[in-house]
Amino acid sequence: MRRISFDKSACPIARSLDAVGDWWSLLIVRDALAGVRRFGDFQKSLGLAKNILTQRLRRLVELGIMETVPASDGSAYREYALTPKGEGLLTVIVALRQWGEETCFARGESHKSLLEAKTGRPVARLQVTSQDGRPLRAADLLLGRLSCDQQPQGEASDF
Amino acid sequence: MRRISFDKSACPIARSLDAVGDWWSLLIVRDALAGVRRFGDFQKSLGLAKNILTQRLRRLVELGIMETVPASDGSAYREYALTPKGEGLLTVIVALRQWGEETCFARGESHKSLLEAKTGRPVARLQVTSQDGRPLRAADLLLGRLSCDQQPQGEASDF
DNA sequence: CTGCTCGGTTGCATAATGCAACTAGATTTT
DNA sequence: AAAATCTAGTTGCATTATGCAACCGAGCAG
Repeated sequence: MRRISFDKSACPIARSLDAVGDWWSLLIVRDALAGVRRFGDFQKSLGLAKNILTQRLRRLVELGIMETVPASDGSAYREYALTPKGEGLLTVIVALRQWGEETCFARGESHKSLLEAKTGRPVARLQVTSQDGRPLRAADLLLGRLSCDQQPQGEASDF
Repeated sequence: MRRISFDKSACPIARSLDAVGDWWSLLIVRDALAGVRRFGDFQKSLGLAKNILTQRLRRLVELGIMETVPASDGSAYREYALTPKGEGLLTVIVALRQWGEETCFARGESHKSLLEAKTGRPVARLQVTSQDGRPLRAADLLLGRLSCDQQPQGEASDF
């Protein structure tokens, strides 16, 4: 239980985690990216309690990550759809998936991969790079304000 | 509180979240990537209770994300360092940071950015692409097994 | 209009979290 | 070398989030 909230933290990572860093939110977003839209489908897919799902969906809507849309099959029920803000989490989801594929499966244990639908070829590995494409490691980074032409400032990286 | 664990789920995202999807683990990894190594420094930086920090560090060590190393300044204390597996989370951290920078700050509210230390230039935006570099959106993806030359199979994307 | 599904809400038990006080061993101070 | 202090925890207790099951009203299907 977090009593403290990071939504006012100066760190964008902390703010992100404050929004979607709980047990279920990112899995809901994952399902939503995969096309799930109905309350009952989220519940069946995730196996979480309905009251928790209600809370999470409400919060995701409050934060502008999802929105309720009137219908889609003509019925009077509502559906939950990702906003552009929510779709922006695709990168996070893919990063988590690639890390999980590489480190959370035993040898011989198989899993599905993300493929481009059109070609059937796997998606490229995400990588942190400089703007001209050189791969970067944590030690190559530092935090700073991008103000007009000055030296890289900022003490030891702080992310 | 999660009773159920995802560490046996078929979904790599769920497995990743099972490992580092709680409130504090990714923030610990963030600090570790930024060079924090001592128990007390994590505690001061994050402001979390010491018993929780103990649990989290122990878990990260169990999972092979961090390891305890004997010293570094010659003292008899232990330090916590990321393993290669833990360093692999850099992509996830950067993805979260970029999303947070773009969506979790009000207009006019400033924040630091990730810069390449050597040049002071900002890091490239992470993006999901095909292997030849075309940017992909969620709708362009599907899940499947990369078995010998067959059609893109797999029903509606499932991530 | 009757029954069933969908999308919740409510109440209660339980597990995770946070806080404060305490402690053993290492380090520093005197 | 003692005393004081710092480090890295541990323990107990209060609080809060979570999970479960039962319930319920609005849609919808027959």
